[in-house]
Amino acid sequence: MSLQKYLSELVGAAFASLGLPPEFGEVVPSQRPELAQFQCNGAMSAAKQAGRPPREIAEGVVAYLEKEPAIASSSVAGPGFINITLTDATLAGWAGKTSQDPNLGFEPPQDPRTVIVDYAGPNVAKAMHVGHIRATIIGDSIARLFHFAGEKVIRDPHFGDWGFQMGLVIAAIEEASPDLPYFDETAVEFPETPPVSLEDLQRIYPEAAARAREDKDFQALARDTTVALQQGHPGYLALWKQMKAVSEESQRADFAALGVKFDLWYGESDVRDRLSPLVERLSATEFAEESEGALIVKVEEEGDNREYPPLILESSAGGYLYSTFDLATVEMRVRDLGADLILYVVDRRQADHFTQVFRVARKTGIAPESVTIEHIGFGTMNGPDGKPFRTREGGVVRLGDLIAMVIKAARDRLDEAHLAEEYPEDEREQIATQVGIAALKYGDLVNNRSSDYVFDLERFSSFEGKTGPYLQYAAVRIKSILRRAAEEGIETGPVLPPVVDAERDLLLELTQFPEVVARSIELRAPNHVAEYSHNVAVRFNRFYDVCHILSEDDTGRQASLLSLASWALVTLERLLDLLGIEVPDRM
RNA sequence: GCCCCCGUAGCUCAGGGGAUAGAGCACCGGCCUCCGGAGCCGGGUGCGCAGGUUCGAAUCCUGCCGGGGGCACCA
Repeated sequence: MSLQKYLSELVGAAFASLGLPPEFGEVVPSQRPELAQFQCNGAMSAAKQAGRPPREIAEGVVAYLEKEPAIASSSVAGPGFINITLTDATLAGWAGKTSQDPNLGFEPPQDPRTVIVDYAGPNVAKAMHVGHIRATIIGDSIARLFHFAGEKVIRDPHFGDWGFQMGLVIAAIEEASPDLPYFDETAVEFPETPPVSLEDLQRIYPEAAARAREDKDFQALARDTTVALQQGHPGYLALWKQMKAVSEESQRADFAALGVKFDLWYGESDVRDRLSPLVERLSATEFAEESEGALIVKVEEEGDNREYPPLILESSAGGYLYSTFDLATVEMRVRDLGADLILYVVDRRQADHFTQVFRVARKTGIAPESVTIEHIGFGTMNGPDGKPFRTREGGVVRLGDLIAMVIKAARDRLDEAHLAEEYPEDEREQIATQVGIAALKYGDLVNNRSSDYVFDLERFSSFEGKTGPYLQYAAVRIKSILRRAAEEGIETGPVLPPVVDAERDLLLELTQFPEVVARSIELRAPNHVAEYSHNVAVRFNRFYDVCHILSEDDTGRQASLLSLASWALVTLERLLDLLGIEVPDRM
């Protein structure tokens, strides 16, 4: 149990003693730390229902709380705020208990769900670029949060590998090099090495996409090529596999650099065998109809205040588009994976698409009512001008290049500041990598995910202030103390009642862990964990400044301070882990 | 045109009904007899505008202004 929950139950009992619902007893950390440690605002909410003045109710609650030995003082302030301060002995007791709990006070759910987190969404034929940072980092953090919370998490990158973009690229290659065996209808064997490199694909894809917008004939050709691929054209399929392998190689490298792992390695193409049966099944229902040569499902519902375009099951060319892939994927996740909750961590601009898919999945029974499906949208990444980010040359920054840049910046920082000079070279590289990645991830996760976002390389490679490296540094200092304490034979011991403010403040901060994690999960918002981890680090750094552990004469107090530091480290490392950030042993 | 999101300090951003709205950057000043200075301490006339709901609104509702985005065969 968390301290806040314990207190809420206590104050809830006080409300109950006045004949009021205990829910009014909810306790939160005080907004006025100079007045109290905790506060309860329930008396004001209860006043109307009880038909009594809020202060009178609050007085009654306080009178009850006065008898509680855990509470040092409670009082009524303003219109009816109940301010509560605990005894130092109570705080010490909670510190001892919570610091030993592997979940740090967080209570896992009784019935774990199967949660699919669909994130990153790399496309075949394109290397990942800055636009994929958010999808990858936020999705990874959300997956970590649910995993920590005790849910069964399945992470799936959901490659974009079976749609029109494949037909575009294949058609462009066929036009440029029609003599390649892939395009020979009679060929049965194909080269083992791909005819194009990733760089070629990077060039071909945008060119072909731009051309298809202008050139209707080429567009039609690309559509027919897509259909042929989807229907199993052997040459196209062979070429497709090779292109997929080429781009996955760079995507694997990017994911590895970011420390992001997946449980599945699926894409749209992994549900290709389900597409025809699914469309066939749906076309026999009342939901599907033909419109402008395509097979569609209307998605409008009563109460809509706007029009929605229909979901296209099958294009007029006879091919499948991403809505159909997504429907088939929902079906696969529900039937084969037993999903209870599916989270799509995808750019907010695709909100309408997910509304379409979710509505159709619901009404056709693909997603039964017992399954929750949510689009976790995030804001668009813009350049400093407020427009979608581009390099000076007008291109996009590749994710791999950005990662290299932040690691280089971290390395430069080490060199310039003459830090870690005595460490072996490979460890210095390792530290630069961990610090650079931490700066990148924290710089993203600390923002509210639904806000738009200015891409600023300087922020991503900043190592001072409210940054990932600041948090790492705090953790590393604790590790250093623990290491030295161990060398000197100093051991942790029971947490004693705090003596100075810096100590008490750190302790109180650490007790907030369960509520912060719960809020982050509930809102699918890692920025709450990011904010809180900064608060913890700030509290620790103040504590560090005031409470000198290794030179403490009183051995009992020394052991207690060391326990507090150790608890702070465990908490910080857990928080950073939830953000996907590693802590070096030294830096 | 319709719909969605955003507008908070010089800048980048937190804040999902509570008291006196917070961080970081930048700027100014202080802290190395002591566990790592990527640190600590001090310095702050800001919620786009106007109404409404509420005991209480940055937060919920309405309108307006400004910015971004979406509106069937791309993902």
